[in-house]
Amino acid sequence: MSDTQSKLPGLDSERLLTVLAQVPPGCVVAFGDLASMAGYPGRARWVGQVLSKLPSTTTLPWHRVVNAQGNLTCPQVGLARERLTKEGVTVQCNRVSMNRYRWTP
DNA sequence: CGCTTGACCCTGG
DNA sequence: TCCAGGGCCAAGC
Repeated sequence: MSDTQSKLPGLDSERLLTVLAQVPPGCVVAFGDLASMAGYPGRARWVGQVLSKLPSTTTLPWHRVVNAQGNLTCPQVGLARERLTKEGVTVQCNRVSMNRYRWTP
């Protein structure tokens, strides 16, 4: 009840998907930052595992999620690159230059 | 209960 | 700027 933040509710994947849906088009976000925005700092790897379990029919912008190096790390790099380019994100050889999403706490 | 895998992150050379 | 190594965390077998 009132222990909303006292203990971690066992990493809610829905929480992460909610934050991912909050990311506007034309921007990209890193795994670690996305995890922090969801309320789980340091769970970058967990983010990747959740996204890897998402169906191909998902409406979530998983292609806007990149690693801290600005590289596209996903089994559908080609698809992600095309989508990002269409959204206006500058992508060069599986690597984004700018438009990096800036989350202000 | 313990080991391995994975859409990662950070520092140093 | 690019490459390599070590570390962190959770889920699966």
